[in-house]
Amino acid sequence: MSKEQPTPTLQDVATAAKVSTATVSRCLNFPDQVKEKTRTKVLKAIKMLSYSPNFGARAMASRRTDTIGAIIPTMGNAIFARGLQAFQDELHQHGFTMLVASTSYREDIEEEQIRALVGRGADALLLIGHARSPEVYRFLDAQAVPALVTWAFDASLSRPSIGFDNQKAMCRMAKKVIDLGHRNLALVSAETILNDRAKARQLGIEDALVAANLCAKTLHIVKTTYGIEEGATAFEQVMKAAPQTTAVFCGNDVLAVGALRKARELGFKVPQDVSIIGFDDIELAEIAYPALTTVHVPHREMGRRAGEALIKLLNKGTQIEAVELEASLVFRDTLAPARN
Amino acid sequence: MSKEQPTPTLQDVATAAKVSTATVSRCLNFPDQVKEKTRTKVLKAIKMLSYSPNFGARAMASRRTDTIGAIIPTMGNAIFARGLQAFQDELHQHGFTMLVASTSYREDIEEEQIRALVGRGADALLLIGHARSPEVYRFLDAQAVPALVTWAFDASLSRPSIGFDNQKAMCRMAKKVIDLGHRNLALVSAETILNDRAKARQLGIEDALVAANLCAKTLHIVKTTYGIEEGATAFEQVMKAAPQTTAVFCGNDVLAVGALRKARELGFKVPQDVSIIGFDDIELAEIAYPALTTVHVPHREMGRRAGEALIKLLNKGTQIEAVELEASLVFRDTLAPARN
DNA sequence: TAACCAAATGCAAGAGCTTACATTTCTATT
DNA sequence: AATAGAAATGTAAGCTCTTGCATTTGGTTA
Repeated sequence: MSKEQPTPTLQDVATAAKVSTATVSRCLNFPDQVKEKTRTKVLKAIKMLSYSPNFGARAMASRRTDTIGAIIPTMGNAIFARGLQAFQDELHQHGFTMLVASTSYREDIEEEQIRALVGRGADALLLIGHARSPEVYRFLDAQAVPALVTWAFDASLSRPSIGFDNQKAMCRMAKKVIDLGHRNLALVSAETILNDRAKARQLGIEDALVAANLCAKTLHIVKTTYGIEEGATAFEQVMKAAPQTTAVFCGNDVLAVGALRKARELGFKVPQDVSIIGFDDIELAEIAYPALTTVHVPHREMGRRAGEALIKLLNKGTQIEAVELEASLVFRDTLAPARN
Repeated sequence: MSKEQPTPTLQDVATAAKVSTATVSRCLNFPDQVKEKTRTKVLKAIKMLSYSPNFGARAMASRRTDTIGAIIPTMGNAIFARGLQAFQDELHQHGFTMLVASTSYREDIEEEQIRALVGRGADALLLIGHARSPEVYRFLDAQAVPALVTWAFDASLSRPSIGFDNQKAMCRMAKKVIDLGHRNLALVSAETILNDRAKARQLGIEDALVAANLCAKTLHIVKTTYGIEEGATAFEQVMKAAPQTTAVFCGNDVLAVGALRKARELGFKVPQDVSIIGFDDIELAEIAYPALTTVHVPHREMGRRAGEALIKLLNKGTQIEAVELEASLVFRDTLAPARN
């Protein structure tokens, strides 16, 4: 409850500049439709009054907001933050504003945030991953708000996505690992129920196992939440429950770095005793010691392309074209042949 | 230009439920003013139509938005992202929504974003650092939008801030360094013109120098932009231009980690040959090898307190009370006595 | 049963902007 | 100097809600 003295309005500016509200509006939105002299006059009035257009009113009158919403699991994870920064840069260049919301990986919060952003007039939405209830998609359709899924790619779905195939990428990595003689694999993963990326990564390893005529069941899985500490704890659990493990995959680099630390603390030599494999390729991976072998996620590219696609859709109606990007394998120092 | 089939409005819901728009509105905002039976009817209509209230219209009619804007330099820096997450959590708990914008450390963009958020109806703003043109503050006053500065603390300013004293903190660290016998100090810093935190950190070192009867001019300064690579390059420049340097301060941990890597590459032993000191204490600092000595910034605490203060201000009119938090020194493995 | 009161609902006036259309002011042409 | 046509500006309706006030409903009480 602030705002005692009333905020200046378009009308106030018009009065001060002795023109009509229409002229002021045009001055703001289509400057070259207005004569130089008038414009100067109006701008002076605007400055004098510290006027700022009311977004709500503008949105209502013009029926568009030039705003795109982005909903990510958490800003705490650098990889999302970075991707968003790229997305935002792209939007900003084209005069769009980004609205961010985070869900803490909770489905109910995601739904709430989707509604909030749509209600706020987001012209379109950027979403992470495909997994969400059909009702949400129905809502989006009813509101005619286009949504673009990123961070995942699945050609079989009708919703367009710009991302990479988590399963395929992880499978490629797992094949390499198996080629190096590893037979006892483990995975430290996030909960897979609401996280299709995590699920896909798990399936990727299992695919590789099967392709090598091994049993997918042999993959020892420990579920945990996000965090270095959590990764460390999970690693300890893995080695306690399945001591014969020679390669530990982690759902992301943060978990992997935690695992790495714990490995050292427990006296395991990495990679001689155990190999540790991350996913994401954030700075941490490069800085960790030994430097982490991981899967590189093209987060900037995804952010940029997603921005581009959405802008084209909104400005020109160009349908979004699904794009599959490549997630490359980055071999550093935490992967070595299995000890015999 | 999407939205062909029109979005359902309050009026549509009212019609479908055979009540007036007022009743629907009350159903949404003051459910207990409306009879159970009516409410059920209305809610059903809402669900059926996938109705979602139009934020702009609501804001305009009710003259409040329950929205707080936050403007940070970049989401690419984990420290801001984390602080923001804490801020957002606090807001969310009290039914407020956070709007984020980033400036890429550019003053013009910051001003634009401030206007954008205010225009969007932000009831209040969270800003990083004090340094900005008086005109911006005038604008904020004219719009009667309260702004809270964080990430910095300066009791001498009339604007309230919740943060820590960058200068004092860095000075304490620099004193320790000087106590360890270092006499040739260097600083790898961000541009200080628009970044009062960076400036304050520099001044802190100079204060320590002066306090030790050394000349502040001896501090060798290299300016650079944010990034690991940038830190690496800057470190090389420092050692080329001032080879006698035994302690390199870095404006933040990311630069420090870059410097650390380059030091290793150039054959310097850290900390035996050179000490390297960071600032922020993000995960990277702990994971780096050797683990980074740095200044711990209480980012979560700042975020949470800032949220709390702003909510109190908006809900109850309680004036914001400036709070000085402590930034503690974290001694890890990159600081050692100067070699003689 | 009439009269009263609280609770529930409806009516309609804005809130600040954009934009189609109408009007006025220039500029260029004859 | 008269006038067509373009450029600049003005008028006013409409975008979707909230809310003060008016009206209706329904239960109590005398």
